[in-house]
Amino acid sequence: MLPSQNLHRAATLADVGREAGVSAMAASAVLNGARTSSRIAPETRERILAAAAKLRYRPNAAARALANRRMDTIGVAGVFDDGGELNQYFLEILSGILAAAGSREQNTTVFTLHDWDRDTARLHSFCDGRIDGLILLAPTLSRAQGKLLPAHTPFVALHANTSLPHVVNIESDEEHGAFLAVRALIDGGHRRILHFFGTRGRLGAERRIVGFKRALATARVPFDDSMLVPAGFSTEEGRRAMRRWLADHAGEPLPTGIFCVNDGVAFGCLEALAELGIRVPEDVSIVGFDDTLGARSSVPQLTTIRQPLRAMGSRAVEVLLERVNGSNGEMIAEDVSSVVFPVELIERASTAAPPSTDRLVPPRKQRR
Amino acid sequence: MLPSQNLHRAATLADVGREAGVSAMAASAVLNGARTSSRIAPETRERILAAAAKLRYRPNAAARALANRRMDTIGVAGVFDDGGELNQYFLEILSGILAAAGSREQNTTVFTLHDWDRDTARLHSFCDGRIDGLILLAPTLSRAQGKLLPAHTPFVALHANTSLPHVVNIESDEEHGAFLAVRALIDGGHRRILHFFGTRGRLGAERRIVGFKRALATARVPFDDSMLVPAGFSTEEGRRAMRRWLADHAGEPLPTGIFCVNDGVAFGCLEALAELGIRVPEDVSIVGFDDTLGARSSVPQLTTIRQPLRAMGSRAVEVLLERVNGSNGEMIAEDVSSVVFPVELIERASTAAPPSTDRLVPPRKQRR
DNA sequence: CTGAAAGCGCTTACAG
DNA sequence: CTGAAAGCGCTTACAG
Repeated sequence: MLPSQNLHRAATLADVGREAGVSAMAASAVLNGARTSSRIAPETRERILAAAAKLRYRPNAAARALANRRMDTIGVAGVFDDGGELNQYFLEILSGILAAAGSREQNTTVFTLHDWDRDTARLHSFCDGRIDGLILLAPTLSRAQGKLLPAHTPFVALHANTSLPHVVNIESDEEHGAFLAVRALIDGGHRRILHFFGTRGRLGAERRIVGFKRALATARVPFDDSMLVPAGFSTEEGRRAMRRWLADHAGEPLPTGIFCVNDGVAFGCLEALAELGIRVPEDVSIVGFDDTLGARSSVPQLTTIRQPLRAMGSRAVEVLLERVNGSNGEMIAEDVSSVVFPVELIERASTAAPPSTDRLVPPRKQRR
Repeated sequence: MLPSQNLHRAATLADVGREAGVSAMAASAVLNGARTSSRIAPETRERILAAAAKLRYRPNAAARALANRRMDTIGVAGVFDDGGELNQYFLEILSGILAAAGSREQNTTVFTLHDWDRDTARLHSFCDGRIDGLILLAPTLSRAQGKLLPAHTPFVALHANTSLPHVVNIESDEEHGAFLAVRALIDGGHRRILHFFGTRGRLGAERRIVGFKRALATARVPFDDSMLVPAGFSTEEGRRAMRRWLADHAGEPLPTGIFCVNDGVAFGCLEALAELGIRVPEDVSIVGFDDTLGARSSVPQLTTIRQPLRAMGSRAVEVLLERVNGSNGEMIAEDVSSVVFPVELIERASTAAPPSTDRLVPPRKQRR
């Protein structure tokens, strides 16, 4: 049995000063001050350092934050626990945020929301001096709710669903991404193409639908509503949507290509197709969107549209810190511009030329 | 153009008190105090609440932390950015941590390490009053390094590689998990079984090797070293290990079953097998370990050993908070016991009975 | 080069 | 029921 880790209180600057025979202020200058440390005589400095080491001095971040009016911590708020693949998206952005924050010696605290609409109150409670600024991850707040955001906290949004007053939004060119995905299918010889789309009303879902239609129109491939299949954003929803479509179209020709609203839905499609023994890409080509980690480890590896999620996360930190540092009284416009990142087509093994003859939907489930 | 969000300083309790015509202390009792709030007259209370709303008062967490000697924040330190699948493992535990911390009104801040050995100094710098306690995620610190951990911060470890002084370790019964995995293969009729093992010297890897051997011994299946194939912990390493094994054994019989050290390695095996047209589970059965999210979305879905990662994360928070709350001077033993969670076999589509006739390793890559 | 003072915004005893 | 005082541990002017 050793004494409790917390039996004695932690050493303070005053303790260190006493031990070294100097004031707490001198200890502060040596141990925590950046520019003022030169003003301490070298031998005093040594004594202070030795005393700090002996007492295992650790600065108290709360006290420092209070004196500096600065926590050196940014917050990230998002719907983290949405079952499955949103996690992937979240994780990649989060790792970009963590990297950028870390390299600028900022900490990151993560706030989990269950629902943007219901948790606005909690959102307020995060902005209470423990963070210097907050990154909103894919918020679906209305503009009215945006106006109610706490006034003294700088915000940056990533993939915001609506433009929020005073909040810079960081996004990617999703419509162009959808266009690239569908054009790649068309260039590969595909004509019978489906789009498994996301949750209606969500900006990302709508933009991909627009890009899908534009690619068809540009190539003069006729569009009709039956090419639009409702899915959602999760693997589970993708799987169900594909199964349903197959059940509804037994005996009819398969599409030769499917553009999915995101990688998660694409994975669900892969599974549902595999259940019926339909081969990808020999029978059907599949394209996803996001280039999450899983896209490289699915079988077959997924052709997808890469959004630079990590870079977007890093950028969010940079923009936020600019605002935190520069917010000493200058004006911030209500309608700030967004930052739009480019997207890129990543061709992997889930796409190929369409089959030379029509493939029909198998009548019913075969054994696996 | 509207004024900057930070033009005016945020309202303090003194401001609220002034506005309501009472002291800051009264405002504190109403707005932040839990037990003392009854001591304020109802009408005073109303006035204070109204003033706080008008001024959009938000408590300053740093000041409160300083006064309370408590941040209401726990830290999580781990190697986050290890390329790929460790992220999955990390993410699931993290979501358990976030959920448990959130329900107890504790915040979570995430610290990323690149390497446990080199970043011990950074580890110290985290323990500086911004967190009340720290969860170490899969630390590979030596016991000597463990002794150097900051003395005034309570710690809990998850899957620690060695037992750290004063640190409760939360782990799962990995050896038994390995035993279950291999016994399931044996019970299914498999005899020619390989184990793709993890990084040598890592406790988790060693325990799985022990479980593998014990299952063979129990069933009187002879063991020899050629059944042990070095892989690692990542999908990339699993893919390379499988490819290498196949290249080295062209024309020889395939194993009928492979037990992989984790899901990531199993995914790599699936890919490398698919490249040669070897079917899972018809030709080879594959078992993973962890039951990460991807195990349900791989093709085929992966049979694996489930570790209750989320529950383990939640438990880590509970144990840590007990120590944070109870650390007012009682003793904590140097050698604390570990918490061991049970594991469970999850049978999915990557395992089946062995083929009736030997399958040989195809001589060379076929076209996909 | 070094120290005494005041203050960051909150809370906890202690008086009234 | 309410307020004046002291303190949490640090930092930033200001004197010497």
